[in-house]
Amino acid sequence: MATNESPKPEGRVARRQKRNRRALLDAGRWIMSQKGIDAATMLEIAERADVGAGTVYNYFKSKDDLAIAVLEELMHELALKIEQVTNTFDDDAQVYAFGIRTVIDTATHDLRWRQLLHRSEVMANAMFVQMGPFAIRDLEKATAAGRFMVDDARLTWKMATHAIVGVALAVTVDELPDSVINETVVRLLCMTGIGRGEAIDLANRDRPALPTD
Amino acid sequence: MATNESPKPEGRVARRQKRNRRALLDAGRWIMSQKGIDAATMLEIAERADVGAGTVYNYFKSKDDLAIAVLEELMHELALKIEQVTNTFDDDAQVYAFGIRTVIDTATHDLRWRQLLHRSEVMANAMFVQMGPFAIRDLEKATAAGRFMVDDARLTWKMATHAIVGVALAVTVDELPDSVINETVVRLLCMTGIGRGEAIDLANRDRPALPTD
DNA sequence: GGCCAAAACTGAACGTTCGTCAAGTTTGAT
DNA sequence: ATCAAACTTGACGAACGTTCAGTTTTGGCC
Repeated sequence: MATNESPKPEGRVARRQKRNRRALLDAGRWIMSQKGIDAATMLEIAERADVGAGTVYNYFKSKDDLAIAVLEELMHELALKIEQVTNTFDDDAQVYAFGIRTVIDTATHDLRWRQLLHRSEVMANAMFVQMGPFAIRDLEKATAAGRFMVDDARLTWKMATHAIVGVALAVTVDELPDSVINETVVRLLCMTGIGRGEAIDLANRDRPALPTD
Repeated sequence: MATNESPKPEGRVARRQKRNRRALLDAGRWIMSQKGIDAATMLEIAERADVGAGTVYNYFKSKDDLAIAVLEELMHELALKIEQVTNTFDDDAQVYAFGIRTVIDTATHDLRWRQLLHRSEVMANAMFVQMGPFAIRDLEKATAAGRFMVDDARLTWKMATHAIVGVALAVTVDELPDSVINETVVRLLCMTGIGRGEAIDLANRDRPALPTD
């Protein structure tokens, strides 16, 4: 009685590949969060994932490629969590405000993010790509609703991601105090063409908590 | 008739050191501009500066230290050129606008800058440090004059530097079209709390040319 | 001018790391 | 049971940043 449950029960190879890829991403995230992207070595990551050194390159073209995948996954997870909270908001401007606030908070306070900020352009790009679909949609909706005045949402989001990473990095190395975070949110909101008064108001609204891990 | 012109005529060592440092900075700038900071090798730079490989480390602690020095010098030069033009302006807001416009233009159009953008955080930091004294002064003066509404000029400038580098990088890799530059200036001006209308007006004023090299 | 200690320079060598590859193993269809 | 294709492995090559023991240069002092 040959297999019949599902059309193609997915071979052992596919399962092992999934395991390996997962293990590599987890190992990469762990070690890169621990010592930074540059200081993490491929051998170390391979060992933690319990695969041979060469195997990594079956799954990722290069070390940078792995780093990008790790960061994009991190961003994607946070994006989903944010989406889960904000999809009940009725003010689109507030959705955007909550999003950027949460990202900055996470980047500065979550220990697992700190080391990753030192490769700013990779970090910002992962943020741009993974959160972009949400952020750009919010910027456009809020503009359509007359709350924001954004001509090019992609550009505005590009600028925001780099600014966020820059500030987060400065805060984690104690170049700027924690207290700048609120003002950062205000400034990013100002960037949307909303007035400063509105921006301050928006930045100071009560915020629901994120779902925990 | 011993030397008497100046108190200490400055020995040969000091002169050679100046030459070497200069040669290293020039070589570093040339090669890093050509192939990017990461792809430039210390040996290559040492050879172009006509010193032994080990000598570089008498002048710079590490490759990164050299890269930082190169970028900071580049920024400093541009800052002086900008200052030279804007010190005749009477609207402080316009001084700031001219400054950021010029930096973005240079970063995107000057071939010698393009490769350097890929180390965003180093670039942004050099910009922050070297142009900060001018930019922060302008932000504060314009705020005092009632043109801008900036609470923390250091923070605003920090955000601006990272945003500028991010956009410039995106433009050089053709992720964004050249045409976003004007809108970038507008958005950075919006960030100062000035209204969107004012920002657009400010961004579109006629600009004098920079002094050429 | 000759001498010498200190400072600077040199380039070969070191240690580390990324990425490759030939050889070995696993898989699943026949 | 057989076998080709696909995957894994870990030793290895190449490249690079940095170090250091040996050499040269410098400038104050007899």
